[in-house]
Amino acid sequence: MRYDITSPESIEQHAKLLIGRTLRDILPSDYSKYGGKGNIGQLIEKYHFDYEPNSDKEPDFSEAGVELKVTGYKKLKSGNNYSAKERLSLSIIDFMEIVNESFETSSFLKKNKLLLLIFYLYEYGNIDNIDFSIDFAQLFQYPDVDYEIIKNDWNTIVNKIRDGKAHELSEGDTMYLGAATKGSTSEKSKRHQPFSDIKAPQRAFSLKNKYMTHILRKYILNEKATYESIVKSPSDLQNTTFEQLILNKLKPYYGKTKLELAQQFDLNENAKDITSKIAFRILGVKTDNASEFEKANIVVKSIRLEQNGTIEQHMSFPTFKFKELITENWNDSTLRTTFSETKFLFVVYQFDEHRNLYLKKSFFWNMPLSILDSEIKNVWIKTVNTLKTGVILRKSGKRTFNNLPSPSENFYSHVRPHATKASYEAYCPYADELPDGRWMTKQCFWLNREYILQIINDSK
DNA sequence: GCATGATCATGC
DNA sequence: GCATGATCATGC
Repeated sequence: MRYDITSPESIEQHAKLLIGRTLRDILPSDYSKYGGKGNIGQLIEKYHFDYEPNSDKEPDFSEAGVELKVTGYKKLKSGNNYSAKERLSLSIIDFMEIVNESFETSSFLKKNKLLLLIFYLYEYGNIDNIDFSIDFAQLFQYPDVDYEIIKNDWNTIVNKIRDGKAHELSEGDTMYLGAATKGSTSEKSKRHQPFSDIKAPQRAFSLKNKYMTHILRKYILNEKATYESIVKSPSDLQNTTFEQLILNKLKPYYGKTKLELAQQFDLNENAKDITSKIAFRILGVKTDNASEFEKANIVVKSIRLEQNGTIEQHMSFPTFKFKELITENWNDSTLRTTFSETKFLFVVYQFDEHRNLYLKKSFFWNMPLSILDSEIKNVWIKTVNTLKTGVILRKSGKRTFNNLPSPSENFYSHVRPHATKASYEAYCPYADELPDGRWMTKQCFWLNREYILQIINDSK
């Protein structure tokens, strides 16, 4: 052996010999029998470490307790920033066994406690994955506050399985450690779970995409943190979860008006994102987002209730490009990814009799997969089909009506214009080109106010 | 009066 | 200059 299999540092040093090379450089000419997606790690184990790949419950380098992970990062289209290419898949969740485990002695922790991360630069286009440049190799252990959050995540996932809800697991349930679908989602590859007769899709623990981007930027590229952290010490999470900690910090401010809160935190009441600014100041963070929210893909959304308890406005999401939307598949569509991987912190304000907005309540929410993969999917499919067959535009006075899914035909979601100005002019920045060459005001998916209201009323 | 198309205004 | 959270207002 050219390295000491009992020493993490020696294994790391040996991995660093890969930096600046490609996989092709180290492969013999008959490598092709190992070709295919996801096998870069196995190839590195076999040809660089002279180690026969295994799928044990033990870490890859069991004597050193090191799990080898090879993963991609990519350059973002805008600017000089890099992000993780995808989530990092760790071990498969054994629904039947895991309900008897506890985190500290879990098979997950045993295998994935100490990671050796090897990053290659993913490039778009028709490039063979053995030709990507291997740029970094580094040992990684979860920092102490992150460890507490990952422990919480593990417990959230396992408790859901204990409740007989393995089939309802969603990445949006947790912060850094997710239960990602793994392999085919077809009916026949579904698995049994211990406390329900419903079969559930196979899932694997994974470090979520945003958390991997954080690891890349902070520990690999050594970039300075953009946002302050809410949790300063792991002991803050000793007897509570992150979510509970956040809600407990917000609670004392319920009943205060937006104006009072803006003044208390010395903020301009008319600032565009005043409600989210107020929330972060309450949480003790002076930046416009919190490190934990960025890492966990938690988004603050404010809702205003009228005095009578109704909501006047629907909730908007980013605009989509017509010609891009029709090329997507539902399962990896932008819309599905948004709702399956984002957790929302809803901050609810309500008007009182003097038309003052006061803070009423706050809670975390992520969309249940059962709704995402039925109702929201239907709206998405109808949108795609309407775009493909040709949107029907009907001009009436100053307005142009269309036949995309409207709020009245689905309880949960609809499609509506969202731009600075309405425009049906070619190349106008407020318009987007339809598949048939016409142009139409930019549109986005909205969540219906009635659904939002139901979520609020169902929340604790 | 409501449904849904249109627009405002801040901030990057 | 545009995206986006917030809000307005026309047409049925």
